[in-house]
Amino acid sequence: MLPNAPTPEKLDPRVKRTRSLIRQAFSELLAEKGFGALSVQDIAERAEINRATFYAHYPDKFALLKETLRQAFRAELEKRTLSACHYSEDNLRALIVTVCEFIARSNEHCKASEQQFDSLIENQVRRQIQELIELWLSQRGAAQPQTAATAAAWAIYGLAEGWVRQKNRPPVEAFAEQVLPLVAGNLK
Amino acid sequence: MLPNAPTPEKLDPRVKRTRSLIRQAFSELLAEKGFGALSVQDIAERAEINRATFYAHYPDKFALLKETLRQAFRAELEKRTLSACHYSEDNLRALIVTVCEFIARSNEHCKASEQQFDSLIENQVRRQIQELIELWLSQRGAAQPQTAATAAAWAIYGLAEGWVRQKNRPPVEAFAEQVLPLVAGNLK
DNA sequence: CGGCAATTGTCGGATAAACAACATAGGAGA
DNA sequence: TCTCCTATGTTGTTTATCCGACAATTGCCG
Repeated sequence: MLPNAPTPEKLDPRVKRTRSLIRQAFSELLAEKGFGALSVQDIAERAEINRATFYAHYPDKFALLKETLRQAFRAELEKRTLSACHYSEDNLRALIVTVCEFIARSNEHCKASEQQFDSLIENQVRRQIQELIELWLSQRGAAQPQTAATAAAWAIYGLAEGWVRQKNRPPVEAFAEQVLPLVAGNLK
Repeated sequence: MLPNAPTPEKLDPRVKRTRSLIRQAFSELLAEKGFGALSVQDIAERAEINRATFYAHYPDKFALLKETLRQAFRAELEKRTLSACHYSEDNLRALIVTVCEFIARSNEHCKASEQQFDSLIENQVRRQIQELIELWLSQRGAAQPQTAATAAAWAIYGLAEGWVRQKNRPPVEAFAEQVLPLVAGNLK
């Protein structure tokens, strides 16, 4: 498992409700207007909560986007059981595929590509790739897991973004297979 | 319009949420277990609210059922724009049809026919029929609207229930047409 | 019959959410 | 430029909900 915030299973039902309403409203508005055009007011109105309540849970809309992205990406990883695994070439290949599809889907899902949005998703996703690879490496007792993980994470994200930008993309699996050695070499 | 509780349009969003959750949980449980087998505990758990909160809104599950039935029947009336109309034979016929279908649908919708449930639905529905007919009669300036309305309401409900009990029911419209004179005679 | 488990209403105290108000900042248009 | 309008964070107060507990009731099983 990824290092998890020790979520207390028994949470006040009021905060569960509020968070759920906020997330729901946020994802709706994200699809409708895009991230830049959407205000905290909008979220509060749509979720039918008080605006002050929003600030009791998130410092601003950027923090909400961060959390949303983290959770979505983590869910994607866990769906493919990547977070519990040790390092292997197969897992690395699967990770690359996951990142490619996640970025592609985020770009469809959100309205238009926006500066704020793009840099934020980059940071969050790259950070998580790095955490995962660090975990893999430290499980093997590798020396200097941080530097190797940093390089690999940046490389993977950059490659994935490049793939997404292409006009006529090759199939994800083929692309992943192609770039695999570029990343795997430094992790051996 | 029927005499309406002057619902303040701006209601605390918390109570809107809570009531909505309670109603939702209640109707689910009603369909699953029936009214008799369902406890306040069940409702609170399903709705994910505290049991004490339920009692802040309803004295017991019977009150909740009453409100639910009133609202459902009123909605049915308003859908057919019966509540805003004056008296006429057409409206009376439509009222009879409405009652028949409402009782029939309630019996399907709820699990098994139960004593508590049946007497409660009878009371609530009959009371509303009576209110509506009283309104019709008083709008025409009729003398003694209460006694005539009482008789008509009981008659309509009894006839409708009889129709529902039949093994091979005739079409509702035919039945309504048939019994119409039994009721209309006293309202002229 | 007697316990035993579950449900019921109700209470007091703790806490999240609502609400109204405020100062601030930024954008649109005269 | 100035004005108007809207969004932003933040605060203090009030209110609805949560939570744990309690005695009383009910129904069921041995």
